Amino acid sequence: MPSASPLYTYSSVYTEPQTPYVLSGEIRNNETDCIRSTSTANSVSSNNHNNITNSNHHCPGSNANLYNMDLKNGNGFSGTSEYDPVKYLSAMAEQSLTGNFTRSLFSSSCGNRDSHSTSGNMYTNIEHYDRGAFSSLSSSSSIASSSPPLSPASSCFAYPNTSDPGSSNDFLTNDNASYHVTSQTNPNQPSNFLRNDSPFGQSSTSSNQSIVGFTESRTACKKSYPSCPSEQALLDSDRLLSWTRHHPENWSSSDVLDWIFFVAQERGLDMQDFRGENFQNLTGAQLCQMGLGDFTQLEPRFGRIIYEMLKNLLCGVSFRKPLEPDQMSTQCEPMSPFSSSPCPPTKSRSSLQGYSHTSYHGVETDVNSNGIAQNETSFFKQEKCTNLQSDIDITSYDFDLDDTPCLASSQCSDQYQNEYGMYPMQYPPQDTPPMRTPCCYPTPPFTAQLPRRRPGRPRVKGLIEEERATKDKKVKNQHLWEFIYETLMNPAYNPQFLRWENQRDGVFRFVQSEAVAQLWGGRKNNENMTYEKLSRAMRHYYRRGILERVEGRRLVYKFSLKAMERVRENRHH
DNA sequence: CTAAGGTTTCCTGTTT
DNA sequence: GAAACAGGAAACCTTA
Repeated sequence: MPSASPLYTYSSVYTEPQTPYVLSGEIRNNETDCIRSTSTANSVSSNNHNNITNSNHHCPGSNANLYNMDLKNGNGFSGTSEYDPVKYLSAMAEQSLTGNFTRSLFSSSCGNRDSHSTSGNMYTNIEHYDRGAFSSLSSSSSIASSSPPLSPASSCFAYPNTSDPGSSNDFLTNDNASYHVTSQTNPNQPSNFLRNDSPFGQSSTSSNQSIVGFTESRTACKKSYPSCPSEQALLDSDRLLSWTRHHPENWSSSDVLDWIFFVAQERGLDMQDFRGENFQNLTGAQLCQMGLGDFTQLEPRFGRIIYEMLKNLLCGVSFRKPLEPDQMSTQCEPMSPFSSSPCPPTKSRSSLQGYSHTSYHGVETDVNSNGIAQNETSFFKQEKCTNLQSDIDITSYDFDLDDTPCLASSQCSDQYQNEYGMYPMQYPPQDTPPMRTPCCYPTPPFTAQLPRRRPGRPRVKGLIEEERATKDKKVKNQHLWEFIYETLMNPAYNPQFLRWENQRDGVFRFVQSEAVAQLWGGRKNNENMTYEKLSRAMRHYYRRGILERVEGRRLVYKFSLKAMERVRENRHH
C-alpha cells in the first residue's frame, strides 16, 4: 500500500525513520489519523532498535550512560530527594519563559555548585540535561501550556493539551497556565541509544558502553558531559521533528504544532506574543489549504511568517516515497554523495504512486493514491512557488555547505528585521566543514538547503574519501571562535548550551559552559577540556581582536566586528 | 627541521 | 567560599 506519508529527502545520510512518531500528546488525539498509522506501517518496523550499534562515532567524554544511570537513581534530578513532576514541569515552563531553572526546586547532584549565571539561579548542568531526558523518567510526559516551546533540541515543546482526560495530571502553576502531564509510559523505550537515522546524526551509543565517570578538576567537581545532548533528548527531539518526515499535507495536528513551534523557535519569534496554540486543531491538510488571511487571523503578528515558511517549505524540498529494501537495490543507482536521494526523482516518480514529489525548486507532480494529479489541490502549489527566493528563507543549519545551494535571501533580513524586530538566522561560514566528529553535531532533520546533485560524473570513491579526510582535518583544526559561532548557529545547542544575547552585535552567552567545553573537547579529541581552559583560549582572542570584552557580565562574550565580518565573508564565499 | 599560529595547561591573583 | 575572570608562561600540536 502506498504511503500516505512520503518522506522528505533531505539528506543522503538521513535514512528512513524507523520509529513511528509517538508524541506524548498522541493519547490526547484519538484522531489517530490514518496518516500516522500509515506512516507507522510504512516504517520498516516500529521501535526497531536494531540500528543500535556501538558506533564508531563515539563521543569522547560522552557520559550518556552515566547520565541515564543517574536518572534512574534519581541522582540526576535531586540526589536522594524525590522527583516531583509538577515542580519539575513548573520549572521547565519557567525555564522556557525565562531561560532559568529555579534552583530551589532541586538540590545539586554533584555536591558542588555549578552556577552559570550571576544570579545563581541557572540550574546545574547535569540537571539541565535532564530536561531532555525528562521524558524517559517521567514516562513521556508532555507539557501543555501556553508558554513558548523550548528548542526542538531541548525536546520540550509545550502547547495546550486539553483532550486527554485520562492518565494525566492537570495542574496549575503560579502563572495560572494550565499544565497537563501525561503518565503514559513506554517501557520499551531504551534509554541509551541513538538511531542512526536520528536527525542528530549518526552517532549511536549502546547501553553497555563504558561509563565515563566524573573527572576531578582542579577547581570544581567537573561533571562529565556528553559531547552531545543526551540520547534521550535526541530521541525526543527526533520525535518532535516527526513533521520532517511527512509531506505537510500529511501532517497530523501534532506535527502541525511541532512545526509551528519549530518555526517560532527558528525565526526567533517573540514568544510573549506568539499564539502558536491557535493552530492546535489543524491538520496538515487544513494548514495547506489556508491562505495568508487565515494565518494572520490565527496568529496576527507572526501569521505571515508562518504562512511564508510553509509556502517555502512546500517549495523547497523533495519528497520521495520510501522504498522497500528490494526496491532500493533494484531501482537505485549507486548512491552519489551529491544526490539527495538514493533514487533519482524521475525514477521514483514514474514508478511510485501515493506520494508527492516536489522538485527542489518547484512543484512538479503530485500523485495521489489513485494516480490522479493533484497539483492544484493546494494553493501553495498553484502559486508554483514563485516566491521561493522571496522575503523569507527557510532557515536551516547547513553543516555540509559544499553541496548545498544557498536559498538564503539577503532581502529577507531587513524586511523582517524591521517588521518583527528580529534578526534572521545567520548561517555558518560557507567554508565550515561538516560535522563528522564524534561529538555528533546534529544534522538537522530538515533543511530546505537540500544538496543538489552536482553536474557531471560523480567522483570516484578515492576522491570522496580524500575529501572527507580533508574535511575531518578541517573539523579537527577548526578554530575555537569558529566552533563557538557554529555552535551558536546550531539549534541543538542554542539556546541549550549557548545563546545569542544580541546576534546582530555578536554578543553571546554561555548557558552551560562546561557542556560547551566538553563539546569543544570532543571536537579536539580532548576529554580533559574544561570551561576554564576554553575560556583561557577565548581570552587570547581579546588581544587578537576576535573577541571583545563584555565588562561586568559573566559568561558573556562578544565577537568583534572583524570576526563577524570574517564569518559573513566566509559565508559569502 | 624549523618557525609560526593556535591553542592547552598550569598557575596566581582578582572580581563577582 | 566558589565560580568566573584575567593574564603570564610554557608546553604542545599542526601546518607551511
